[in-house]
Amino acid sequence: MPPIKVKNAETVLVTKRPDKTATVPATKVRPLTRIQREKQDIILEAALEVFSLHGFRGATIDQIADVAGMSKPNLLYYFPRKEEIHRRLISELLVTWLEPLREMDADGDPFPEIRSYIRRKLEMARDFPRESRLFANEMLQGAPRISEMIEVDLKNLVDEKAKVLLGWMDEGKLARTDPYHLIFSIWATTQHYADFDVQVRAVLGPGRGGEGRFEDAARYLEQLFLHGLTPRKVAV
Amino acid sequence: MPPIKVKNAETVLVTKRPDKTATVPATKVRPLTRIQREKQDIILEAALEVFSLHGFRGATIDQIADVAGMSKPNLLYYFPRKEEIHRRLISELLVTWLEPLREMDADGDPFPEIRSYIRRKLEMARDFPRESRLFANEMLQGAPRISEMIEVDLKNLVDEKAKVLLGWMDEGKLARTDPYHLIFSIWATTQHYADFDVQVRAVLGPGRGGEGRFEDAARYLEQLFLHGLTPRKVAV
DNA sequence: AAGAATTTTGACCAGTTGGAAAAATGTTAG
DNA sequence: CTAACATTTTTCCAACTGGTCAAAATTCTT
Repeated sequence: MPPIKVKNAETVLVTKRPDKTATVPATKVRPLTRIQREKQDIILEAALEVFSLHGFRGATIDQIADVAGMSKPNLLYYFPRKEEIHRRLISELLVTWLEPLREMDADGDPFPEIRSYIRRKLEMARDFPRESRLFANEMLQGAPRISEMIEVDLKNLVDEKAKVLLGWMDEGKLARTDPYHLIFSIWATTQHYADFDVQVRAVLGPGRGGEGRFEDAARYLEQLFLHGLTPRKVAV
Repeated sequence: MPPIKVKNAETVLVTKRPDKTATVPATKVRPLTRIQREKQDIILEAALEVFSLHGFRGATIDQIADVAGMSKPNLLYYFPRKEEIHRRLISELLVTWLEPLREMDADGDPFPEIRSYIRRKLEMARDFPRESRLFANEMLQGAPRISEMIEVDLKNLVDEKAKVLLGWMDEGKLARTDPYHLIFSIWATTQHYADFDVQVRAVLGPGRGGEGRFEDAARYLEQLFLHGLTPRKVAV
């Protein structure tokens, strides 16, 4: 048997060798070097920028390499396939993305909980719009690369939180309504400010389209989810 | 002066000659032939399918031609550039897309009007999901090809309808709140069912993810926009 | 300081992409 | 029926795409 040729690039990528049988024993996985950690971060950051703007198919490795400030082959040394970068990005994203929902506490009271959930989602739309768009892009395309994640992890989490909401409804602390669509409406209204940012800015115009729009949105959404649009005090 | 060579392909496309000065006098625009009308429709339908799934950059002329059941050069005979197809699609879309908002009547009462606006938007999400996704794709990418449309046509319409909402608020018929964000929230919640369809289905699961989801959504949204989530009757 | 390992580069490749040109085929008004 | 026009097919191309590979340059370890 010839000596096994081990190029480091192959040990770096834990997820390498998509179909061929692994020639490198699993134990051989070296810890990442400093440069590897740094460069991977730079690449992921650049990829986020490009993928979130053009979607998977529309993004090119050249563009990503360009934004990352390195040559294409150099980039491919760290992530041997385009899909690898995307996969990493999405799976890291999904964890942090669902964090706010995870924090919704069954032992708390519904309105503080829901209110702070909305706030946090809105903050994420403001601070991480590219992540939101990356996710939206994937959804628009039918989530071909993450169907399993949403069918299992996401579904389980939502099922769990729907039960929490139902519990509150049973206690009479929350209007009886569909908990799933309730969650959808929070997602939709908050992520809208990241995904449709251009539209929001354009419609609000230069005057009201500044950073204040997130505060306005927070105030409005609080009112909507708490009381709806029925007038409470009658005008004098 | 040599005789002006007029290939029909050039008269068909009214929007041809992007930069060069027009060599064909405007009067020379022939009416479309039967075949031209038919084939253009087929192409636009196919393009909608492909663009809405992959975005502008991710879609290829080959794919569109394939779905349309014709060869690429044949397709290019009708729309000499990829962008041309996209432009047509988007501008036709925007008109019908905003129709429901246009119908919101200042002389009506707010709740029937808003209620039926939500219903109509939800029906569009159900019946024309590809159109919704095409639009969403364009927004995600920063609306590079339609910035003018949203900054002028869309903005004007929303400004007008925001005034209508403000009028209702002044009359005490509607809770005083931000009319722009109110409109955004209707867009977001309804279009969500088209744009994030995969997610919605996955989360609802096979049982509740069927066509009934739109009725459930309508009921939920009605409740949300009318009364919010505050419980009205206290549980016995 | 030297040898080993890692990182970067440049040249290259096969497949795809948007599109052009011209020849071949269809359609239709007179 | 036929000339003029409309449509379709065939062939082709240059630029771009994801990705490979060996060699050169750099960094790390001792």
